[in-house]
Amino acid sequence: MISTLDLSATFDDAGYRLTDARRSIAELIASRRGHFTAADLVAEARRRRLGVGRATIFRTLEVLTELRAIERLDLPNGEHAYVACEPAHHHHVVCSSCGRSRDVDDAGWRAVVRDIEQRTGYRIDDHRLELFGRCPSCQAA
Amino acid sequence: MISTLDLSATFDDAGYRLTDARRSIAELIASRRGHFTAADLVAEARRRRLGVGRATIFRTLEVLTELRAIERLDLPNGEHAYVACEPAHHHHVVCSSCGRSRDVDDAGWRAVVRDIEQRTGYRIDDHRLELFGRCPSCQAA
DNA sequence: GGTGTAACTGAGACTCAGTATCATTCGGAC
DNA sequence: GTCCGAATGATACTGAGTCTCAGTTACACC
Repeated sequence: MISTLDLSATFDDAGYRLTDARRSIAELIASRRGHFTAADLVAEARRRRLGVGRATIFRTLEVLTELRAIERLDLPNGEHAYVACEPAHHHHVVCSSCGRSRDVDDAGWRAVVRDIEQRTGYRIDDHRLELFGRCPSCQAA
Repeated sequence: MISTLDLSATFDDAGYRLTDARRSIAELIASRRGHFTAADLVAEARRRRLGVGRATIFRTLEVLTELRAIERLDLPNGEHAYVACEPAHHHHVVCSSCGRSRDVDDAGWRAVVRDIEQRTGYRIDDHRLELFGRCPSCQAA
């Protein structure tokens, strides 16, 4: 679980200013389990009367994505969502009923990419991989 | 390469009406190599003065996606694009410089999914996998 | 070859995510 | 404290995609 402090430190470490708005947004993100959309944060910020503007939320999500403190997902319905995560390269399994997500490293997966490169002759330099399913506790319920 | 006739037949086979608008759109799609966006088709339809409305293009893309005659991609820049393809389950390698794409079957990949299921306990029932790179001819150029 | 009807259509209004602009504020180096 | 560029909120804008609705048309049935 990523904390408000981790996220705040992310700004500082990267030479970005640590502002009230950014602290508030870090807190909103840290208090989420599972993925969230920009619209979620906007609504939540308004509900809590944090006085953080819509544009600022978009800008901050952009910065955090760039710093790899969060990652952007494309949900099957076409919506864009974000998840807080560790900066190493990995993928996410997202629970389609509770929205919680888990990181998965890319062991095994790299071999598949190499195989595809060999079979197609393409040089693959980027990919998007997202997995959707039901987490253990939702299966039990 | 998918033909106008194949696409038109897709409507017929599925019990959808074969209209002028749909034939025109099928032709636009068949004449594309590589991926295309809804906006591309709208612009092309207008250029060729086909008299096909914007809403109809969106609706038709939706129907074709549902019938699996085309597939929707999320490009790395967040744009939505489509590629014509065979209806079997598979994935795409998209060339980031010319846009052309190739189908890749999911051999090898299924094993990785099973492995992830075992390690995480999630039951995976959907995924999104897109590969981006450079095709052999763009590498040569 | 009619005809009836539900599927389909284009036009245009609408929604909503995301971006751009700009005057104002503020963090933090000095 | 002072200063300055980075960051901010408000607001206007853009552009993808959806909705509505009156008019049109494919096609099953005669």
